[in-house]
Amino acid sequence: MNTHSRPVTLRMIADEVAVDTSTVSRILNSTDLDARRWGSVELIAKVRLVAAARGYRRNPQAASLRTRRSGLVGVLVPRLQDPVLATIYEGIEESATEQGVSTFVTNSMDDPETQATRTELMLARRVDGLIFGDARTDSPYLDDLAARGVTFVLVSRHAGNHIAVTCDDLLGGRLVANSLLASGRRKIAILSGQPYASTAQDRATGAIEACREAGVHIPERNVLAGGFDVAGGRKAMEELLACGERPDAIFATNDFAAIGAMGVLRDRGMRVPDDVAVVGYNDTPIAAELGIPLTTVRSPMHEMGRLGIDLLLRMLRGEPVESVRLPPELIIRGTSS
Amino acid sequence: MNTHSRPVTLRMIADEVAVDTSTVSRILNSTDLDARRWGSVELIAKVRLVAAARGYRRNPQAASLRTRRSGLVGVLVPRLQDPVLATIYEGIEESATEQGVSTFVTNSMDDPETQATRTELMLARRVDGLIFGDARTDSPYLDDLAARGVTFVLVSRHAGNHIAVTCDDLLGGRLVANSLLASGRRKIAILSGQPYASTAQDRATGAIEACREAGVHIPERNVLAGGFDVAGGRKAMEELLACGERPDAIFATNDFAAIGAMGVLRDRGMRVPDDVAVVGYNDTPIAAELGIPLTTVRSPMHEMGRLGIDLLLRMLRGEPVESVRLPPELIIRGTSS
DNA sequence: ATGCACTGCACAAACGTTTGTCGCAACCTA
DNA sequence: TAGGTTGCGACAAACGTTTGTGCAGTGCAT
Repeated sequence: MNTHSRPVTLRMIADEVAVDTSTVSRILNSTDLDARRWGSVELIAKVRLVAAARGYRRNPQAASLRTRRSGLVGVLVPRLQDPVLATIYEGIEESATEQGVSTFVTNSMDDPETQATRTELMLARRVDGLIFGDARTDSPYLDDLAARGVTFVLVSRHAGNHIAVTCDDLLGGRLVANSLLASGRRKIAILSGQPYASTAQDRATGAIEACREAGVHIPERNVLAGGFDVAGGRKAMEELLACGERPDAIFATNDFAAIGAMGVLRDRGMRVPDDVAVVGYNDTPIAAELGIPLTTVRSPMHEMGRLGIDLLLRMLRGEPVESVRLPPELIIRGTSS
Repeated sequence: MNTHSRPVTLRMIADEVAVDTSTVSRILNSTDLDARRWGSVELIAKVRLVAAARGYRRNPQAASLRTRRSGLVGVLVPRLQDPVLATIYEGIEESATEQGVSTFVTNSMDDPETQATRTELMLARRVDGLIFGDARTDSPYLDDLAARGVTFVLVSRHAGNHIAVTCDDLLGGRLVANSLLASGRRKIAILSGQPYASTAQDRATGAIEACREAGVHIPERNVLAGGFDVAGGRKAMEELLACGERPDAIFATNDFAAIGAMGVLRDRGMRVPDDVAVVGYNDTPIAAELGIPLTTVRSPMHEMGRLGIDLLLRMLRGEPVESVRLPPELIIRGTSS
């Protein structure tokens, strides 16, 4: 009950049981059965008892100094404020704590320089490995990192042939296009997000391919780059309309971009879905609750996070791993009926 | 360029400069001027040079083993998926990295038991202090923690008289109520969120007080508890309508609850804002982009995060600190015109 | 000439773990 | 009975820092 008593150490409990700290360490670090190699049954019981009674918690920094493993992993995301990445991170953090490792997360703002400095900061913290949710297809940074022997996995986006956990965005795009085509839409425009993000590009590419296979051509000028947020969708949509285009369907590769686009459509008096259908991506919780519920593609964000950290930990254990691609699911709602 | 060379240590650079590690440590840990106490000008320059050339990064776990300070702070939030908390955390993390400390964040799901176990996990990681974004007014847990000598600050919500950084939610509630009253609304209902969250309660209380001062009574049955998300707002709204109430204004103490409520209103054919005005809270980025732009109260989330960690670090340095209450700002938009 | 304060560094002891190695019984096998 | 194995545990050396103390040499005043 002492307000500022120093933490209990191995030494204290070793003294109390009258054995060496090494013995206590071994006993506390192995399972009941395995511990029999290191002490008699009574000793094991007594050590465990005293440790629990004194409230022993091993000092992680002392341990990692010795073991050269920190039990820490760094996570980089473009922006945690983005609910998509926040959800992925929740999955990462959840599985990480279950497995006894801790995670640092930080924003890179999708800026290559920030990404590099933040990564170095993580490495300076002696993380065992990294998870990138902000991989760029246009940067060799990850290749350099791999060459340096740093262990990492990618989530959400893929790049190069680094280990990655992604949603099958190519398929997601195809699902959207096929659905729009089936409902008679022909003049499809795509708000495709950042050009360096594989998510955006794959979704757009999938849609374009599906259209082409159905004999529908999507002209270049109808594929707009923009951000993955409301403002980005708004901007891209304005740009599109400014060119004089009058599409009958909008595929935004992100729910928030879709919301931004719908804001512009409302301002211009264009009705959804009568004049123009709108489809998003990710099935964010609000998608279903909008004035007109949003048609979207559900991607397994939470699971991607869990799988990401699981893969990383397996790599750190030296096990062989392979990239994972999870299936998307089209959810048809009011904006494309 | 060695793929797996071991990190550079003090020892290595000490050997190269032919001085003791202690000297190197002192030089590297002080500013140029201050370092003069520990070595000649030439030595300081040489040490700095070699350290930079070899890419020396101090080992944080070795340092904290010695100093008994980890440079780590733990952050607990109800749910990171909630953009409000995500934004607050961004503020925390931003200022923390600027000041050279690292943060762990984890979800408590607003569950007292999870909150306690996660806190213990953080303490086992030897964090120097904690930030709680999930304080409950109905739990003595934080008092116990304070009694144990743990350093922490609260953000977003306050509880007891622990140091906290909050928005003036009482005032925020009053602003909303006065605005609704000014536009002629009289039958005001409040979706007040979790009863144990000071944010929800203060916002509701502020509104109720302002109404009473204006001679308008809000009956108990028009104040509904619910979650801070879309589903919670939807549920509370359905509950309200099920009681036969027909309010002409809804004050949801959270933007997402407001969106959920508007979903229900739409289903019932009630028009916003003609039949019923809707006001949210927090001014989330989507608020401005909804089918009908949402009237809301802007709360300084990012700044609350920054101030929270700043206060904590000051406390850890032994400086005296006081709670901070930041002003809200009413943003009137389409849902209450 | 003696004392004293600086300057500029070295020495060494921690901090709390983990882990390779060794010792010493008792027990089995031949 | 000799030699080998097994069970139970101690010893000690790290891991990379930080920090209290010591100690020469120099300059200055006494």
